[in-house]
Amino acid sequence: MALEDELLRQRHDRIAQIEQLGFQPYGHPFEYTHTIPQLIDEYGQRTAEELGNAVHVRIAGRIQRVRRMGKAGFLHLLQNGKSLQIYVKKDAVSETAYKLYELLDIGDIIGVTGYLFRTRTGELSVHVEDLFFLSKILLSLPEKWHGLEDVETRYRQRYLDLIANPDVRDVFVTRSKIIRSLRRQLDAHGFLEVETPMMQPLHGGAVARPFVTHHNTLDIDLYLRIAPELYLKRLVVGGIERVYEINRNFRNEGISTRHNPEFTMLEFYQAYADYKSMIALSKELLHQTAVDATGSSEVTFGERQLDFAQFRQFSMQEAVVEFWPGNDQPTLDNVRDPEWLGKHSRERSPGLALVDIFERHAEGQLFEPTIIYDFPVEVSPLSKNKPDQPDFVERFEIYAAGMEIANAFTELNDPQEQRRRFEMQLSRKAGGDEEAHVMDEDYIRALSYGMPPAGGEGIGIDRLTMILTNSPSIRDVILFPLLRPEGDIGLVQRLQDLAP
RNA sequence: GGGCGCGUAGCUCAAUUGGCAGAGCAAGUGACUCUUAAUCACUAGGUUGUAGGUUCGAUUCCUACCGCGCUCACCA
Repeated sequence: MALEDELLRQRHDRIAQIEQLGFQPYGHPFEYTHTIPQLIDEYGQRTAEELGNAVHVRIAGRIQRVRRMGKAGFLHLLQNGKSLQIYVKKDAVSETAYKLYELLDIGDIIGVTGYLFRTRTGELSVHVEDLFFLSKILLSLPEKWHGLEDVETRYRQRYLDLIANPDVRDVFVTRSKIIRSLRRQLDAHGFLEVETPMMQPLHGGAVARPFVTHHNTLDIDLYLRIAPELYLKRLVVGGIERVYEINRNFRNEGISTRHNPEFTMLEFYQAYADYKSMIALSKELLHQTAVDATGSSEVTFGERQLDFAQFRQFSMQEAVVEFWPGNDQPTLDNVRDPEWLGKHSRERSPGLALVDIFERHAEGQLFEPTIIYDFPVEVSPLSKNKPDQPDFVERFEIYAAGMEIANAFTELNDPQEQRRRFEMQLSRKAGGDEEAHVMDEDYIRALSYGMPPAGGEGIGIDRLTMILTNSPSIRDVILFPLLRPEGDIGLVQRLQDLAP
């Protein structure tokens, strides 16, 4: 018999033994006086004299480590990312409780009552007076001091990662703080949180390939949204002047350390504002979020530091000059010259060429938080033109740690111009650009009722979380990143073989 | 999709030019009533990702496939 089957059988057999002792193998509610983190907070600094064997507690957790010595033993219980030692002594518990103790496996979930004390080496511990069985482990946990290293298993079985690698929990705690901070700040600024469709008859608001699904009753294809933008702006038309949504977007593109097919985006819109208002608001939001999530505006990413209290700022043209990698550094006049642009990029138009050159040469170097503003109109079908430079729009992106983390603009609210932009996109689609924007006549209709001038912005929550948790891959900040299905696991058959 | 790399016991890792697949943890048995990587003794545990090929002999070399990672492309 394979070892794993042997282990499974041993543990499965213990279920009957646990039942014979009068316990349920998959128990019942268990009221505790403290969680383990609470208990450590409250009593972690108390001396043995202060505890005086008089503090009685009732706690629960998963058995993390076991050291048995004859008629006594020490176990560590893990709960909410913290562990606490308990001491079980034959003399100190009932015969039944001691028999239960002898049956325990690493990974079982138990409850205990007892009093707090300090061991000879000074570790805060619970001197157990009674034991309760709450849930049986059948499979083996990862090894105790290397933890779980195999990245595939870490992503597929995140629960094991969370049990074996305490730092992983902290990443997701920080992620939650980031989202909470952004919500709190936007709420304080009078923004209303809403939910708009994830399944859309037209995919708009961004340039990306969509996922397609089908609704049977209506017999129509629907797209998983690539962005909520056009719905949120319909709400601005409807008078919800400050509106935001934090939710998933879906893009049917490549997967990488910076891309997951579903990712979380904050989008917010503010009426009577423009991209300059959005720059000011972004700086404030990101600074405060970094402080709320990490305690400081300065964070370490990889080997380097970045500070969300300080943003550099360049137009896209300036950035190409500033971050040019070679010796033949261009001048600002070069970057404005269609001929020079054409020489340095194979893109069709000067605007597309500028973006291409920027992305190839400058983007990856933007490590400190940096605002890049004034984008070519060709890549910005929903942004308002610059009044003095109609080939450019009032748009900016924020880069940090070499990644784009935000995209914002003055919203285009002229329905005629929006119609022309969509038509421009349609001609690109006809030219073979699969990702070009589609015509959304219903959105044109909404704009035709009049949308107040507005600024809007999207912030990529996953990437922001990467930076604020010093995570090199987006998969480290998404609990269950998309992987290929792994196929037959074989456990169902093995459990069937064990069943009575 | 392209390129590079990885896949050995439940977990973490070894295995010399191609020559008997090993260790620690986890598990079982025994000893041990303040240990904390507990300790000590003994025991068990493997279709080396899958399928082929080369060879007297393959974890090792070759091919294809599966899965994962990095990277390029795409993209945020």
